[in-house]
Amino acid sequence: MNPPSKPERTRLTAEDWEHGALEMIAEEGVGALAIEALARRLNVTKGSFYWHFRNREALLQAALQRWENNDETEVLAKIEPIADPRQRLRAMFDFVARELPSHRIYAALLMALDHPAVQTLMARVSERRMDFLAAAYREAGLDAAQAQHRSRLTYASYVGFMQINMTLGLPRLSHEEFDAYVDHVTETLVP
Amino acid sequence: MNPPSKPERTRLTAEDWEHGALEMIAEEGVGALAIEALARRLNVTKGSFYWHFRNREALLQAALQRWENNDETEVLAKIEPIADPRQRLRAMFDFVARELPSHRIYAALLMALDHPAVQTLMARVSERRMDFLAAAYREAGLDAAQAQHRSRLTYASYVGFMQINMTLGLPRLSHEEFDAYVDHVTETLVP
DNA sequence: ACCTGAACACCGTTCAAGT
DNA sequence: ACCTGAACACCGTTCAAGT
Repeated sequence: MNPPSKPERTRLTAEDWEHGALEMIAEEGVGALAIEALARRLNVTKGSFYWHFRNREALLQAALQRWENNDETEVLAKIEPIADPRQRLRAMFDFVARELPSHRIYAALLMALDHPAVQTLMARVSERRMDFLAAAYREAGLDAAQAQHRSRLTYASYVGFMQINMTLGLPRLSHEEFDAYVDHVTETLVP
Repeated sequence: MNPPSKPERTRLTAEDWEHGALEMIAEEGVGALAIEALARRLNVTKGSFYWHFRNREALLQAALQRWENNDETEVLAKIEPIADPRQRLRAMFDFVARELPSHRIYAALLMALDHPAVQTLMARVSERRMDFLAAAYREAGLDAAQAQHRSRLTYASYVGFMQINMTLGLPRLSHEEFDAYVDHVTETLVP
């Protein structure tokens, strides 16, 4: 939908602002999303922002909604059809290591859970991911209660690993260490 | 003569500001720590803040340092001497369920990892907790590499569980569900 | 339909002046 | 040694006026 226009065009749509917001979030986190800085980036004055959105919160929500609809469902579409839970768990962890924009946003959102709008979104995302993990564990032979617990543990270990791995100052895993760790997780968690 | 109806004393120390900061963080999160609001709470003007601290960042760091020195080491002192790793893991998870101020701060910090000062602190905290988990797993018979992986997985599941459990909109576990979950985690992770 | 530019409120920060 | 009160900068928000 991007018209082949000059980079310094000054006529924008709400979608342009949302894309810009997601870029800022991916690069510098949710806290760095500022209307004035974003307006500078888009070569307009901050006043024009308010023709498109009621306020900063509305932009954040619209941007997060766009991310959930596009990137997030795209990721799920890739992982969900994997029938074997061992392969599925590995696919989830593998995604963490990749530097795709979608994961940078996911990581940024995990670090900004003190924003109510982020919490609401992440509640949906977490529930969805745990649900299909639980389904996989049932296919793999666990009963309903065990599958529920195991999916919670799996998703928690996934979220927690991202937190640990993305915390500055903590040594990041090498490629070999990461593979060995994922092997260990798979052997420990997958029946 | 003393004016009798003045509500609180108006002579403060740096420590008073740090305690007030930790209260605000526990109640409303790191993002809600504002000098003006805190000054109102302490019945002084915001100008006086700058006699005690260079800026907001310095207050945040001093408050976090105080938390690490007091509450955090206190928690560790309770958990660290538990020899049996099964009991130790359970103790860690049990702490999550309690509503002590220290845990509210720990949870608030987990939700504000986009602040560099918080990241630096949490890197230390994570490393310390993983180190003594790894020691416990070695005592329990795992080799060094396995103990390292297992401690990472254990701490990740602990951090991730807090995240999931504290996300608004997600159904919180009942007391029975929590116990059953901790049983499941213990059986799955502890050799 | 979208943008500018001036205005205002809020909060972090500075500083001279108070006790 | 600690605080006040006025000032300024920055950013979110509003709005009348521009194209």
